Order: sequence, then structure tokens, then C-alpha cells
Amino acid sequence: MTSAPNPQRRSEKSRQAILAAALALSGERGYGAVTVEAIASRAGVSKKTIYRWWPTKGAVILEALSDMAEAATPFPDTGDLPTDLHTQMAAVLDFLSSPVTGSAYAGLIAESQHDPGLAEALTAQLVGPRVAVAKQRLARAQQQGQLPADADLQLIVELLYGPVYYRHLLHLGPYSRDRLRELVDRVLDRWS
Amino acid sequence: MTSAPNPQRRSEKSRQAILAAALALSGERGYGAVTVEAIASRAGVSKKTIYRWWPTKGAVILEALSDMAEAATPFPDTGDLPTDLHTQMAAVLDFLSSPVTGSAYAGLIAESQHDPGLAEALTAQLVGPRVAVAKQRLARAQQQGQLPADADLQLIVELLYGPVYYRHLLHLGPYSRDRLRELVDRVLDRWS
Amino acid sequence: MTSAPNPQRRSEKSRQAILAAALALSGERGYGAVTVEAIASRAGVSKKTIYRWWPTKGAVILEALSDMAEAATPFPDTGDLPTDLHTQMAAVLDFLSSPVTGSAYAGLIAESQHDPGLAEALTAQLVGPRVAVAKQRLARAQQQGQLPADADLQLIVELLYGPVYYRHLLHLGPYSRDRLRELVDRVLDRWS
Amino acid sequence: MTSAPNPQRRSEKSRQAILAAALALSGERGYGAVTVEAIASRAGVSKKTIYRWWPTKGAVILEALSDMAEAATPFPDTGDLPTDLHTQMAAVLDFLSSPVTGSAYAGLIAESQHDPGLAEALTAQLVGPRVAVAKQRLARAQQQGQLPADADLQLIVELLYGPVYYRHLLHLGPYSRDRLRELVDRVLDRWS
DNA sequence: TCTTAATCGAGACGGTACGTCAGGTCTTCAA
DNA sequence: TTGAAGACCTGACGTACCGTCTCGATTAAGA
Repeated sequence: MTSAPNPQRRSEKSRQAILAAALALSGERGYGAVTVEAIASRAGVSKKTIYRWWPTKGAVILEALSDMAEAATPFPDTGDLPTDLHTQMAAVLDFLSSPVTGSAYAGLIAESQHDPGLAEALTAQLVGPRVAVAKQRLARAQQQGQLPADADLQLIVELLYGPVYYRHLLHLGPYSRDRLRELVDRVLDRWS
Repeated sequence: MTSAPNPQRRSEKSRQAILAAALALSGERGYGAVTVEAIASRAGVSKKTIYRWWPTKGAVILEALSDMAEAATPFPDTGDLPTDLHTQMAAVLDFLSSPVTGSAYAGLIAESQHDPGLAEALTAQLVGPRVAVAKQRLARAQQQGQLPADADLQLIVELLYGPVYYRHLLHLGPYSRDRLRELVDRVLDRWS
Repeated sequence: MTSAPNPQRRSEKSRQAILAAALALSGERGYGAVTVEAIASRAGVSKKTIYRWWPTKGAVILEALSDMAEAATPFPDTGDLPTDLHTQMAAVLDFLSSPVTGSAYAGLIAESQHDPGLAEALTAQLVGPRVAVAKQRLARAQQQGQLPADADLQLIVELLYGPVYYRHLLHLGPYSRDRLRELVDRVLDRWS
Repeated sequence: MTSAPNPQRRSEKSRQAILAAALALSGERGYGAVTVEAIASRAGVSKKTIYRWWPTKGAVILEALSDMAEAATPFPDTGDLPTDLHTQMAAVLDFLSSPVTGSAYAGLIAESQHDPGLAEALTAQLVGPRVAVAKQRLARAQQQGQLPADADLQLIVELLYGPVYYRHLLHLGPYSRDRLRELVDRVLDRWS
């Protein structure tokens, strides 16, 4: 997706400016305002430079979000499984609700509906890794006997994240911290 | 959304042609090919006629899907709660997976990310009603003692539909009928 | 041009309103604002009614101008040829320069460049009759010996009106009364 | 009118194609067929490119005609004033009557009736220069004593060109070469 | 240190679709 | 049976972005 013809001479300054401009536009004026031309103009960069390094404006947004997500809290392991899950999901919720990243992420999911390549990159770079660490945490809990050996980890993950994304993408409003805790407890209930 | 200034003399023939053309385009060439110009051309209708009755191509698609959904199976009540839920959710799943309605529905959710008016209409006309009948079925089960009196029906609904939408919108592949049954059983298990 | 399919039941009130609206629009907002829709709206009349009686907006304007021109001063005969010519030409000049009729007339000539039917009607109904009376006046002067028997009356008319239209249509500003008098004298001078 | 924001990198090939397409359309199917879309389509050019360099289709036609007119015969000076005038006016007449330029020029004058900017550009670029050289020729004749010192050159020009435009724009048919000669002789008669 | 080749900004280019406007035809309903 | 109202198809308008492309100017290698 973010293939680079020859990354040696790539201008890091331009790259930063482009990613920042894309996020800023999305945050300030909505994902609809994110346009290659608008990004170029705001970043003080030519369109050619963007197309040289990214195939799509979606790829730009994805890279911007990936950069941010990497910096965000990794999955904690305090020994208390429900609390750890709640901590991590709260981070995801903040990501979805933040004025900066929220519309960008929602727009990205939206755009991935018509762009298979973007869809793949999105799961590979943004969603997949986070799901993977969640599963790892659950597997560890399973090894420690906090979850039955035959617990279906994939289903647990879907029961946890599904409702969060569902509410967000259908504009039903985000979960409160308390409600999120309730969700986690209820899902783990019969497994723990 | 789909407000009509003066629907008295509206041409029903044109309306049908437009909705059919929109769905057909989406099914055959993807949501990206759904364009006001393309709809007009295929429906043998002028763009003006579309803009007269719908504010957005999204509103056209929404109306087309609403028309279809109304005709689809209503929520059954056989007395067997898990089976009834499974039946209804399978209908939703088919709606999401069908080559005809699938890309249209996904595209609609996508577009609603940048269009608040469309988002509202989407929940009001398409999602809301179906969630409402699901809740009614659950409430009836509750009255009959199949669910505890303090069960959180809203949470149940989200645990059921959340994963389905989640998998669909993040392109993780649809549930099989068996897997769907497992999901229903697992969720209800928590309140038995 | 202004043919009437069935003039029996034609509403004189509507006719007046339409002609007045057309002239008013042209005078107030320029010929470009003269639109069948605008005329209909301002005259409180349906488009159909206009199309029933006139083939073109140009025909409407033409009829409006013809009505006015008929009411204007006929060609005088005081015995003094240069003065009579000057009087008549001043009337034409006023017609061209008036805020009410000016842009309408210019627009009509303009439109006649792409509409042969309108062009024919324009000369037949508006220009032709006025040229004819001018020629009649010149012929009378010729009979009375004020012009040589072999004077080319057609050429005289063209030398008189040509410059007036030329200046007007090429936006060189209208003649002053004095300058107009000079023109008449100079032209007649050639045949004295 | 035909101002260029930054003409350095303007594509001369596109410019030529656009001007040629505009003239061809006007010649083949009349000025009414001259449409920005039709020009773009025939010239193999995007509409944006036309709008980038010209404000109006009229401006395109004007530039096309200016290019042609520049290439046409300059005002001759054989020493014989009437003949020189006749030569030059015959060129104008051909311009007006040619199937290629005729309808374009007439349409241009027509359009200038509702477009003040175009009107100005028309006189500045097309009409003005040609009138100026005519006046220069007359002034030279005046210095050589072929015309009286107090001859009104402006009026002479109007008496010469006025009738030509008058007949053309009111669709009275063009002058024959002989008739044109007659006109010139008659106008110069009392001044020479 | 100096070349030299890729990258940079700028923005013109051929396109597609947008949403609007006017033209001219046709249907419905009240008078 | 007319006329006001206005829906309808057509086609052009002028604009916004798309993704590609040439320009010089800059810049960071490798010679």
C-alpha cells in the first residue's frame, strides 16, 4: 500500500507535513474535506509528491493513524484480565471518539468499503495488530486458568469489539466507561 | 431526508426506475459506480428529477433498501427465542452479503460517515425499526420468564448485532449459519 | 412568427401581462434575464400559455416592440426633407437608446443571428415598415424635385441608418442630436 | 478578456485546437452549436482548460477571429484612395460573408449585446484596429490634399462601414463588389 | 568537492461527476 | 375548454477533484 519507489531520498519533512495536514483536515472539516489537493495545498507540497509515495488519500490517512496508534498505549498485563481488557478497549474508544482521529478512522473504514486494497491494508496495519495482542492477552489468561481451555477466543474478541464498532459506525453514541466495564464483565461472565 | 415538496403529482414510474437503477448499479459495478448521472442515464430519467425528490444519491439508495427491507421477513415468534433470533439475524446477514443489497448497504453506512443527515435517516428508517422489533421479541420472552426481569435488552441486542456488523465492515468475512447460531446461544447463555 | 393556433379564446389580459413582463425584464435586468420561465413567473402565467401563442421568447419581445413602435410617431412631412429625416431618425435613436426598449431591440437583433425565422419576422414587422415610410418620404421629395430623379433611394436610406445601427451594435455610443443632423446634411449633400 | 494568469507553460497545441474547433463548429453548424462542451469535445480538451484561459465562449471565438484577421490583408496604399478603401472593405465583406468566419463574427456581435466585457474586447481587438488603419489611410490622403483639411474622418468611416454592417446584421444580403464601389465613390464624392 | 540524478514545488492537462438552470413538452386540476 | 401549476427529459453551464504529466530548482548521494 505505502510502497516507496526509492525511499532513500524521500523527504521526511514533506512526509510529516502531509500526514499532519491530512489528519488536521479530517479533524477540522470532516473526512469529506480530505482531498489530495487540499492536503497538498495545506502541507505546502505538490500533488505529485503525494502520489509518488501513496496510492490513495486513504493510504495517507491510514499511515497517519498507524503512526499515532503505534505511539498509543500497548496492551497492559496487570494480571487482572477484565481490567486489562477494559483499559485497552477504552483506548480504542478514545481513538474512535477523538475529534482528531475519530472522523479519520470512520472515514477510512468507509472508504475501505469500495477499495479492496485499502481494506486489506487497514486490517493488516491498524486493526489486525491490536486484535492480535488482545488475543495474546486472552491466551495468557487461558494458560493461567482464568479462562476455560476450550474458550473461543475469536468469539470473545468479536463480542467485545463488535458492539463498540457497531455503536460507533451507526452513530448510536459511544459507550461510557461504566457501560464499557459492564460489557466486559458480561462477556467474560460465563467464561471466567 | 427523502422529503417531497408536493408529492401529489410525483411520477411513480420514475421513482421505481430510479430505485431499481441505483440498486442495479451498486450490485453490478459496486457502490463507487453509483452516480447521480449513471442512475439518471440507466433509469431514463433526468438528473433534475432525482434532485427534485432526493437530496443525495445516498438518500436514493436508502429508499431503495428501505423498500426492500419492508418486504423482507418480519420478526418471527415461534415461541423458541434462540431460533427466532437466529432466523432474524440470518435475514440481516443475507441482506449484508447479498450481491444486490450488500455493497449498497455497506456503501450507505460508509457515506453516512460524512453526511449527518443521511446517518440520521439511516438509523431512523433502516436500522432502528429492525432493532425495535428485536427488542420487542426479547421483551416478550422476558415477560414469559425466558429472560430474567433485570436483563439489559439493549446490551443483548448490541452483543448480537455488533459482531455481525463488525465482521462485515472490517471485511473479516460473514458468519456461517452455524457460527451465527453459536453466537446467539453464547449471548443468551449469559442471561439464563 | 407570432402565429396564433386559435385566437378566439385568447386571453387579452394574459397577452398584455406577458408582453409587459418581457419588456420590463429586459429593461431592468438586461436581455439575458429574459427567459420564458422568468416571463411566465413575472406575468403570473404558465409557460404553456406562452408557448401556445409564441414560438420563441424572441417572438414575444418582437411583438412587444411592434406594439410600442406602432404607437410611436409616424413619419412626418413638413415639407422640409432634412428636418423630417432628422425627426424620424431621432425617434429610432431614442428607441435604440431607451432603457426600456434599447436592450430588448439589441437583444432581438442579436438573437436573430441564430434564428432565421425570427430574422425574417424582425425585418418584416419592425424594420421593413419603417424603412418603407422613409423611402416613401424620399420618393415624394424626389417628385417635388428636391432630389435628382436618378437618386438611389435605397443607398440613401442605408447611408442614413447604417451608421446609426453600426455605432449602436458595436457599442460606440449613440449619436447626439447635433451629430445626427450633421449626418443627415452630409448625406443629402451628396445628391443636391 | 483573454488574460492569462501565467502563460509560460500554456499548451500551444491545446490553444490551437480550441480555436480551430470553435471556428469549425460555428462554420459547420452555426453559432448556436458553439458550446464550451462541444468545443472541448471536438478539440480533445477538457472544459477546465478552456475556462482556465478564456472567461467565455465568446472570448474564444474572438481570439480565433483575431488570429485570422491579423493574417488577413493589411490596408493597402496604392495612392488611389477609392480603390484602397474598396479593397479593404471588400476584405471586411468577405470576412462577414465567409461560411467560416461569418456566423462566428455575427454571433460575436450578438453575444456582445449582453456581455459588456466581451463588447469592449471586441472593439478593442477586432474592430478598433481595423478602423484605426482606415483612418490612417484617410489622414494620409488628407495630407496629400486628396481630402479637404476639415473633412470629418470619423464620419467618413461610419458612412463607409455603417451600411455594410447594417445590411449584414439585419439580413438584407451583402453588397456586391460593384455596389460596394458605388458606395465608396458616393461617400467620397463631395469630399474629394 | 563536484557532479548528477532523483525529488521537490508548482500547476497545466484530459477527464468524470457534481449540482443548477433554462428550454420545450406534457399532464392534472380548478374555474 | 382554457389556463395556472409544475413535473418531466434534455443538454449546457461552470466548478471541484481526480490522477498524470512536464517544468526548473533543490538537494543529497556517489565519484
